[in-house]
Amino acid sequence: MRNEGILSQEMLEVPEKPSVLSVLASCSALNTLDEQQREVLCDESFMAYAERGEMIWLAGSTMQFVAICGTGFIKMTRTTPKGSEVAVELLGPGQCLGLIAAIEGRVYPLNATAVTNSWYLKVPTRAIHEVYNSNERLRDSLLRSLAPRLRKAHEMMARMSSEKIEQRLAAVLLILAETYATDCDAGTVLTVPLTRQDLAEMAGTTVETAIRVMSKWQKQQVLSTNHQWITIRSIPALEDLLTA
Amino acid sequence: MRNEGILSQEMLEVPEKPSVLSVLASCSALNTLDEQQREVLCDESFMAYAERGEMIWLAGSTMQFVAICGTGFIKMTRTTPKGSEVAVELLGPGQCLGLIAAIEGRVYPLNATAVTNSWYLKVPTRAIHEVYNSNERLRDSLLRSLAPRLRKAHEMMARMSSEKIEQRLAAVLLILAETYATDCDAGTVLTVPLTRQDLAEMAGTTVETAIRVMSKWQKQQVLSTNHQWITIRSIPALEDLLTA
DNA sequence: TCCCAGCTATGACGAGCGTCATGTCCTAGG
DNA sequence: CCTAGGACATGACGCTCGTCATAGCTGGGA
Repeated sequence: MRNEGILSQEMLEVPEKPSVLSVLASCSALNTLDEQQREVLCDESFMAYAERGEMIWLAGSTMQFVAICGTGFIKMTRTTPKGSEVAVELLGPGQCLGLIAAIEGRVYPLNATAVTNSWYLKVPTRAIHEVYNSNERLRDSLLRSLAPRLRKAHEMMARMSSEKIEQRLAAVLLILAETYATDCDAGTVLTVPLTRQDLAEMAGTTVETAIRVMSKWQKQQVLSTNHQWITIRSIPALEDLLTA
Repeated sequence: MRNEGILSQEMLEVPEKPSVLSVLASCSALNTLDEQQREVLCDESFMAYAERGEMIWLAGSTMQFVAICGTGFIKMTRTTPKGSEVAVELLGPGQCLGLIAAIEGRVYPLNATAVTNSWYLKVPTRAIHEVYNSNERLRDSLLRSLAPRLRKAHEMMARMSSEKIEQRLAAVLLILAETYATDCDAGTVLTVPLTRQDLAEMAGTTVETAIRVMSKWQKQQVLSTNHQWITIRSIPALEDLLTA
């Protein structure tokens, strides 16, 4: 199938390396920086590359750098005492990683893994500190970028702890669709390629169960998949599954 | 049993009404306020009282007031699509509720219910805005009070979605013990009285299962309970249960 | 005084889902 | 061209835990 080839390729090829400045500008948490401050950060920062599956950050390591996602997607996971990984956040272009921990001077509590081939910007923690201490408005924008994350975390907590995995998976897909999707004639297609393993981690279940549920939904025409590319054929149908 | 009577009484009696100023001073998120700002808030705020089980805040209502816990404990819950309540946070004296939503001008997404008879301070949203806009350091302290909440939420998310309920309950008790406990000769006693229902909501399970697990642990001498008062006899034993 | 309401407790049953095992398809690499 | 590995798929089995039903206990109010 031709379409399949294109999509697979898209995932495997190395995306074009973005410029340091463009990544800085795309970061909403830093949108209150003025020209001069941006230059300061620009001079000390550099782009880094990670292949799909590559670990970018290890939980517990000291924050030498803050990372800002340039292209691609990065998942943040926690390792449970028993060894399985649970994804708590998915970052796309313009979102940053470890900023709060850096400001607080704490170690970062999550693992970061590239979900797709990704370029990301590494900004030294020291440079962040300088800017943070000299920019009052930055605190305001940081606060506003943190609040929705807390809300989403609370929402997911509630879902994870009470609902059956079919509901959880539906919730995960809908949340992903909100942020990372474009419409096409066949429905809503997620712009981030996710394996069943990725989905399982986000819904807090096993690969097998994730596969079973996804297969069932494909038979029911709720969605269709093409390897890691997921097209939701009917958003309302998925929403119905939330309360079923 | 005499001890039992004292503890039950303690829970039922109306706690002494604290002063507005003392509650403001106890709030760590507002610890950067200067004398004058505190007075502004003081003049416009007033104490309110809630009995055990009383709803203080309904999810989705507009933020006329921000609440600061004075005495007692308040649980923040989300209602799932199917109607069950899931507790996402437990607030004690000095912690505040709705501050971020108020600053952002959003509706508050959680229900707030008094777990014990509680006095809390109601601060008008408008007054909060004034102070927020005129105090740069407040943003910093708010940021620092928000960050640990996000971390805890991520931790709970990971636990809720991956672990068996026995582990979840152990985790809940240990987290509670970190924040709301004092040592006594019999072990570590939680300073907040919680019903099995409360525990179940926090662990994302049912009352019956919570009761079963708690009973089992009492038989195993891991902890002992006296109505809603829980004494952890062996913290290490509980910690072992986390990884079991 | 009696009854009711709320919390705790315990048993039976069955569905959901985690675990293990096996198999297919596709791509990469030698 | 053949093989190895990773993603997807499907079946069997058994434990966990949610659901329903029942009951004892205590404190408060009529």
